Amino acid sequence: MNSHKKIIVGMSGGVDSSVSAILLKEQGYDVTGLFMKNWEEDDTDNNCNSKKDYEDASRISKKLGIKLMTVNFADKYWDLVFKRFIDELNSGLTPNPDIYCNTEIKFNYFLNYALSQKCDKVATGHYAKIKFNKDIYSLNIPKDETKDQTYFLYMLNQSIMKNLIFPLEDIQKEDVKNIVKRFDISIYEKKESMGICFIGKKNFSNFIKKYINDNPGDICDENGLLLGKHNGLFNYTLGQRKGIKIGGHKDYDEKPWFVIRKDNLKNILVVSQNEKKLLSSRLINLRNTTWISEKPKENIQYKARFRHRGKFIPVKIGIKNSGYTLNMIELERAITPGQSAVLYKDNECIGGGIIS
RNA sequence: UGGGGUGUCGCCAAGCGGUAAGGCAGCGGGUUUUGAUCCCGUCAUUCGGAGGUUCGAAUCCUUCCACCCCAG
Repeated sequence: MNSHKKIIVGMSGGVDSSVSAILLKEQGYDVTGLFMKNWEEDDTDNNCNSKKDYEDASRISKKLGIKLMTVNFADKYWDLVFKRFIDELNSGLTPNPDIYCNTEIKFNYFLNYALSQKCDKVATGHYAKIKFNKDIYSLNIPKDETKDQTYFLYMLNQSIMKNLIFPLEDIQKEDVKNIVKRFDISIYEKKESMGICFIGKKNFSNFIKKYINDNPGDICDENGLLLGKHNGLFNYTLGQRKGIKIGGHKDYDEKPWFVIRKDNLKNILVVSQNEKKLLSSRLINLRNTTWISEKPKENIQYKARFRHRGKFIPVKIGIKNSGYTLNMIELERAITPGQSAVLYKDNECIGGGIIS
């Protein structure tokens, strides 16, 4: 019954998109895979990630008996995602490149390319649930809340969602594993997830060194006492503990140090052993806000997340002519400029913006 | 130069004659489509060097070395 419907599924070579393809196939759709390459590997890289991913996607597609197409958006990725990532790092922010990738590439160029191949719908392996009610599409937390990826999808809108399917919306992680077993799609190193796509498992600092010059400065405590040296504020994010390389000090507690502030003007990394200093309820200004169906209203309590799978914090929206603000009703740890704040009403993700 | 003090893992730091705590950092792994957070594991056959006393020393003695402080 679905056989006349053509669906293109974005295949990454990973478990989730593979299972998505399987499910669609089992539901009788005419399924075609589409592999996207968005990063040209450096010649010096010994582990060629995207090549391996393609091999996985290719092998799995064969096993499923579906066609696999390929697109290359590496140039667009470089301009719209990577450059911006570097720029924001240089200005002291903590960008989330995966958000840009979704906004600029996956749900823009990639989606449109897929649609141009004359398909009815485009599917991805995201864990999120699309509901359609009274002519409105809504984005919701999926059945498996532990895998919820709505945080990365807040930039979706009606015209995008009308073309989308998330086959994993009602699937438990366990079921995915069972399906993988049943189909015997041995996925190398079971790469369920990875870091930033272009960095992969590589060390962040070593990777970024190729694109940003070191800019050494001091590491100080809240009182300005010198504790160490850093190689550039771009290596750090608020709340970070690892990589500060401060050991024990006389007259200080035997506790770890956390980044509590980045002083971009003086190029100073401010650290503290008092983690409570990271808790904040400050008024948050949002930029680049997008809303999935309708704009949020003032004086209604929403829930907000400030990091992927972060705690839901009750907030109220403020609307100014310059944009939206969030009034925190509870404290949250390490709210970081450059990251996204994503808003929810019950289980529905209504949109969000970037913290400035 | 005289007097005093200190030297234990990369950093802090227990130990005070009975066979090297702990924390931080680091490293490895788990969790995670953002560098994080969090969780788990690992990390000094050796106590500044050389001798000596002792069944046995990081712990006592001698001496050398280094650093610190006070005198000058």
